[in-house]
Amino acid sequence: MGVEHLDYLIEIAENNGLFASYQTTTSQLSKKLSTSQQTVSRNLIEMENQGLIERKVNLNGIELKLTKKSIQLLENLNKRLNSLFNRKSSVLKGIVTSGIGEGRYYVSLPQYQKKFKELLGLLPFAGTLNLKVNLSDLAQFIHNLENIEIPSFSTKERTFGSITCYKVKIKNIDAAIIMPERTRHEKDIIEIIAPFYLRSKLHLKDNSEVLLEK
Amino acid sequence: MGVEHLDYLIEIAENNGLFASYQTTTSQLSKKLSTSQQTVSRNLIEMENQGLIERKVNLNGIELKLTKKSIQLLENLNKRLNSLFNRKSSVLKGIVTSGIGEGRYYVSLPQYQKKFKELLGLLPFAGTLNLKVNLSDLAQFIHNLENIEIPSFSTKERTFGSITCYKVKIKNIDAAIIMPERTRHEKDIIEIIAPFYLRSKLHLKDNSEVLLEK
DNA sequence: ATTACTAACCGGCGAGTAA
DNA sequence: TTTACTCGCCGGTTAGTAA
Repeated sequence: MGVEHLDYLIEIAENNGLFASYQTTTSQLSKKLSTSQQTVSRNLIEMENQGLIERKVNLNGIELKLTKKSIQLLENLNKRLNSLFNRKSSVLKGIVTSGIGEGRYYVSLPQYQKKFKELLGLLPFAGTLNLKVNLSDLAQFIHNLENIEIPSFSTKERTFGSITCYKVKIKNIDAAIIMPERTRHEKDIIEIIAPFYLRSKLHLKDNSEVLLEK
Repeated sequence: MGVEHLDYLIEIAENNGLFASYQTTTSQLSKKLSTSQQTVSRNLIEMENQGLIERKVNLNGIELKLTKKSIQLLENLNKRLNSLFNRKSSVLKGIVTSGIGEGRYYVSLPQYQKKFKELLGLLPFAGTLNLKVNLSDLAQFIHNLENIEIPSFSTKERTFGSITCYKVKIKNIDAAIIMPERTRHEKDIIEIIAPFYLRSKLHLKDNSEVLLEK
């Protein structure tokens, strides 16, 4: 699973490429790897026994070379990391649901409507579109999006909680994900505001699939 | 240097993306990571203290999330691995030298000339071009090249050693790197054969730079 | 100079268990 | 069920040193 002796393998690989051999000494390596000469010696023998390296002792020290096995290990690790970092994150898929979100309430209040217009540049339709999304895709999607905060504010009568918004586009319509403060805990249903009643404008029904874009 | 607790970080990342949090239990993790529940618990606390993860214990287990620090660590590792695997290897730079290579001798023998024609499809000029190259670039360059072997053979008078060849192109001229068996040990001067006297054909002098292509 | 063995030590691992 | 503490044990690390 976890690549054993990874630091050794990378040290060898970075010093002479994946395929050439690396003339060094155990004490040189021990400094680079912050350990003792003896530990390096023992670990290299162990790695050789595991088929991770070829190891030739000579007068000047040791000649080390990665084996196919260890190159493969590094390659697999590289692929796994790549797939973590290269996930498509410019699009988020959502499924239309009719759960009653709290956003619907907020968006109906004139005080917030004004704020939405001011900060997002859109006067929202008095209702939200609820989308069920994959939580981890959501986190990835909004990770690089600008975080537009509508701060909490108070009138004589009551206090209005803050809302976090992210500008998105749905079929080229400017819209926004809104997340009321008190529902900040991660949940897999998000609410979208837009200048139109999206359900009719985009002919959406429950379980329709929608793509949010940045 | 070496990323600590890498297997833990990857496990978390692969389960819920880099940015979302991961609801799990220490015993679930211990199975996946082939260790004990106690060790997982201890390591997670340690990782939290090192600022590698955020960790929230709840009734159902633990909620884990990578921090910026650990995402950065993974990203750095990914970049280092990428630069190992993405090295340009379709071109090899060589510097013309006039060291007397052994290939010059072999290539002058009619027995080898016949073999070169047969196996490489080129009747070589009776001399070689010596190039100084970077050893690790060389290893990378020939790694994926077909390894054409001229076996050793004997006549009544003597024995001829084997030669390993790699087909290459220099300015679109078909050529080959030749490596006599007895000089198989890695050295940073290689010998090139081609149907022409390359020095004059390409106007090369000592220290001229030459690009070998696949 | 090297590598690498031996032996003492020290720290991580996990069984048991509390909360 | 959880998490995570204590503690005994085992194994990796390193000092000393041989080759």
